[in-house]
Amino acid sequence: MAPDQSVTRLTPTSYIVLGFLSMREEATPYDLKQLVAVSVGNFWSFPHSQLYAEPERLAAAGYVRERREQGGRRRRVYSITQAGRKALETWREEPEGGYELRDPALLKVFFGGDPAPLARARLEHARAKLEEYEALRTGDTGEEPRGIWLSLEAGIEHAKADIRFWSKLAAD
Amino acid sequence: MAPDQSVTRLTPTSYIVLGFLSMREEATPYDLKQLVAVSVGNFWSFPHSQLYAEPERLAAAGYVRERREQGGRRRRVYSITQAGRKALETWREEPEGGYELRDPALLKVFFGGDPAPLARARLEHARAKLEEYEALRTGDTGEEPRGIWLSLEAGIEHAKADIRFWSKLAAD
DNA sequence: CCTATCATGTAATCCGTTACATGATTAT
DNA sequence: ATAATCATGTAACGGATTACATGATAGG
Repeated sequence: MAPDQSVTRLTPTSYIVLGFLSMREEATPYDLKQLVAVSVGNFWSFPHSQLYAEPERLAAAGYVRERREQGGRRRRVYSITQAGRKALETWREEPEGGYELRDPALLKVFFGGDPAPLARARLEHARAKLEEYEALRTGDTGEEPRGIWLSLEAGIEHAKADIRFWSKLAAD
Repeated sequence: MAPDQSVTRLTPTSYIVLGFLSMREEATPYDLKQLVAVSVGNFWSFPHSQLYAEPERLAAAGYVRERREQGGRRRRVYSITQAGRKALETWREEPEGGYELRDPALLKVFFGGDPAPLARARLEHARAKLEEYEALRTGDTGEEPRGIWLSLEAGIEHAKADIRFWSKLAAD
């Protein structure tokens, strides 16, 4: 029987799962968690429980295939289907407008929070992130897909913007 | 009877409502919608229906007070309570770590989307936003609260970073 | 051998999104 | 008058978050 693709709207989370599955043969939810943590998780995060629920929904809709490990923990292992690849490609080429900067500290400043202390906490994070990103960048051997490194560049640009902004506020 | 503050965890949306209510005597959900649209909505958005549901929950928890307009449409009108102000202040002074950059176009690039066309669509938006922000900035007479203008500066810095990044990709 | 941390997963709750609906006002 | 847009709101559903739980592994 044909899988029911009408039940499930695809969300960004869906495409993150499909995206990673398109890059490898198979993956368990835990594998996905690891992948997300060191990559897109840096600018688009969600709890790991989603990585158990989401592939299940995608499987119900026919975008991924599920199998069980034999023996041991019998973990669920997912792989992308042809329909999944198709959905991913369609989404990928569709242009997008805006973006959002979800920064709780900025919200606090907006509503009257004292800038200097907020800025100091914020800067610490931002500087650490920037260092982390620049360390990652040195690992670019040109082997991995281009998009991964491009988005790293975006992260670096924004981290710098962030540091510029919060530095001004930290100065009192 | 004492309001039940245990039922309701406060989310960023809650604080946005509390924040605006703290700046004026009263507001209807529609007023809030207008306020959000021209300010925080630029970096932290959500559908207007939340601005009907959220004050209700806050009222149940005692953070805001609800009254009904007499005559006409009998709209709901909200105002912040002392407990609400307290909650807002506590939140405001608590430092925050990171932030998120929720950019669907960047996700697409990460997962192999063709950069150039995505960049072109994206740049259009980013440039328009930057202009809008800079126009807004000229309206700073020093009357409104400081935080509003500070966060506008943040928006400008990030918009510029964004333009730098996507310009590189648009160049092919 | 004990304890801490990693690995792996499930369940319940609820916020946020989507969709719908209707009155008022303005433009043509 | 009619269409279009703004103003104002409600209902349902589902994805996301929170919380909990247990088995493996490594360090001391």
